[in-house]
Amino acid sequence: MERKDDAYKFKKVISIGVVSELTGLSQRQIRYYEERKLIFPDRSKGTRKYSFDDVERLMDIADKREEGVPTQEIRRELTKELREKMLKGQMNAHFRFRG
Amino acid sequence: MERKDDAYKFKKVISIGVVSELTGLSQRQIRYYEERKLIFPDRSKGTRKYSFDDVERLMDIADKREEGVPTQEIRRELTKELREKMLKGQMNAHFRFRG
DNA sequence: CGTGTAAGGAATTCTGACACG
DNA sequence: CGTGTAAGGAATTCTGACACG
Repeated sequence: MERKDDAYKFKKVISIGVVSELTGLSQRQIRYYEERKLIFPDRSKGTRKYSFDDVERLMDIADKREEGVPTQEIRRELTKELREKMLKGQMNAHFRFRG
Repeated sequence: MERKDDAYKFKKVISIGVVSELTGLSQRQIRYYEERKLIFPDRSKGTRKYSFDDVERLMDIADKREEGVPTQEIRRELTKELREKMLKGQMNAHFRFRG
């Protein structure tokens, strides 16, 4: 039952240094996007932990920023996208925790 | 054929501390199994980075060790399993071409 | 053989602030 | 607003070794 934990995508296990390498963003930027509520890492002790889903999200954010879209606008867009995904029933993965 | 890089499973991004939490193994054990060639993390600078696949492999190793299987024997078993997986992969490819 | 631990150092991450704008 | 940087501290990781066995 819990052997099928293919939810690697949503497990928060990546440190900010690796996320920075993966996304090409500076740690400063990554922390700032958190401050602006664009992304929500977990905390283990003091250090932030991100998922692959977070990494993808940050890449989307990076694209939008390059287009000059301000963070607040990006936040709205991401919220909207999330809403659409939920309607399409693709949010299952987010909450799919067998046990 | 689209090289869908949803290969989160094989990306080496997890630090030893997180692997330790995920597997229940001590960092000492994890490093030792590397020394015994049971697992092969990447290195970014000095620090080890593991994949989710590595984490699963370590859980298998932990099970075997609890059964009293020595590391050298586990290494043989894992090598055998890998060989079988490769064969299975080739068969899949074979059938895909025909059907 | 497999694993714990103390030791000292190196690399990582954190926060709050100053800067530019 | 968004991002760079220097600063000092805290948490993480690394290696080689001693211990038990």
